[in-house]
Amino acid sequence: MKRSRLSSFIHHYKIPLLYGLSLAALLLVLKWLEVRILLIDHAFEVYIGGIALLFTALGIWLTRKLSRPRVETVLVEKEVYVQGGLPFAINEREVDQLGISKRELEVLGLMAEGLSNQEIADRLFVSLNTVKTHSSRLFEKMEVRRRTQAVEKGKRMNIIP
Amino acid sequence: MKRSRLSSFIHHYKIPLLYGLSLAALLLVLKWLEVRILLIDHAFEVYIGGIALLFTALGIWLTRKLSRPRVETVLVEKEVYVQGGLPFAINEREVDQLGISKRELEVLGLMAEGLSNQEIADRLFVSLNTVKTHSSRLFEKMEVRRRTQAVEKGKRMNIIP
DNA sequence: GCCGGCCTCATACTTTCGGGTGATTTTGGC
DNA sequence: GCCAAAATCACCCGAAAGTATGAGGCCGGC
Repeated sequence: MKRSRLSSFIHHYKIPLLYGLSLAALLLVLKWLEVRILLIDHAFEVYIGGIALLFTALGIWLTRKLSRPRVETVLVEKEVYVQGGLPFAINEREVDQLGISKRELEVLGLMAEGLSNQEIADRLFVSLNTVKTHSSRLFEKMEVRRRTQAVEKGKRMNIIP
Repeated sequence: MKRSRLSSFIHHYKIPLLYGLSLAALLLVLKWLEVRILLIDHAFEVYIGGIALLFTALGIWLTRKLSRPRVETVLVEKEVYVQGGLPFAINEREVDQLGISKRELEVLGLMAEGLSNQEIADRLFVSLNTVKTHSSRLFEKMEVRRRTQAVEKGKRMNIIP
């Protein structure tokens, strides 16, 4: 029981533990080396350089070890052939799953045509600020940071032609 | 002449150079601190610890900056409605009728993926200014004034997927 | 060799975007 | 009628995009 708790503890915290142990070990080695470092006084910089390299390596190793691989979802497009050019049906499910409003969708559509915010504002008879607000919310909901990304994503999700 | 060679050199080796400079700077600081370290004798371990942390951080930073993120690919099937099944062939006629160069086309492609100029620069290993120049020329040749328009027009002309 | 096109980069400047905050008005449903 | 969501607008600020101009390096054709 205790063993399993312990091992589980070790398993969960092995990286920090390892790191701590490395530090401790290093300090021991330091203590031992202290004498000859003081003797060979000039070797100090080299020694520090060593430490630096060592820990840079450790940092690199840690990062590679810890960073979880980014999960990338690849859409395998299973093609469904259509005869008549079905005029494009928006994927309504996606739209209201993301909570995208009618106006926002409209703005996205005009964005996809390459219009600037000002032009969109003129087209919709609203102010530039309004368009900005809509696009901001849109980006937030679509989890993108630029209009180009929004357009790209929108097309892939079939919410714009 | 000399300037540009030098700056290109710097640009290509900026990471190693930065690293080297950091090391050099650190050593200077060390030299300066040496006295008080010897005085406050016991602070030595703390000091080493600091170095260790510093360079661990540096290692982490380096890794994140340099290493391509590992990706774990998840395949998701998705139905896509298509009319013709041809896999896309770029319309070369249009491209060189407009006088669009290889590099410019490359930039356009990355734009279409929603990348920012900076991201494109990183991807192509060139400077931000270069990407701006390319995109400017591209817009001129395509007779558009914004990247969104370029992408839209590019897709309609079949010069990008 | 030299010219032109392409690629590269820089500097300086203007415009457009996008984030954040706050506020008022419409509107649709209960 | 009331409430919540949507739509409208404003202001500020920083970041990104785009314009203009100049310049050096590289390569292929003449």
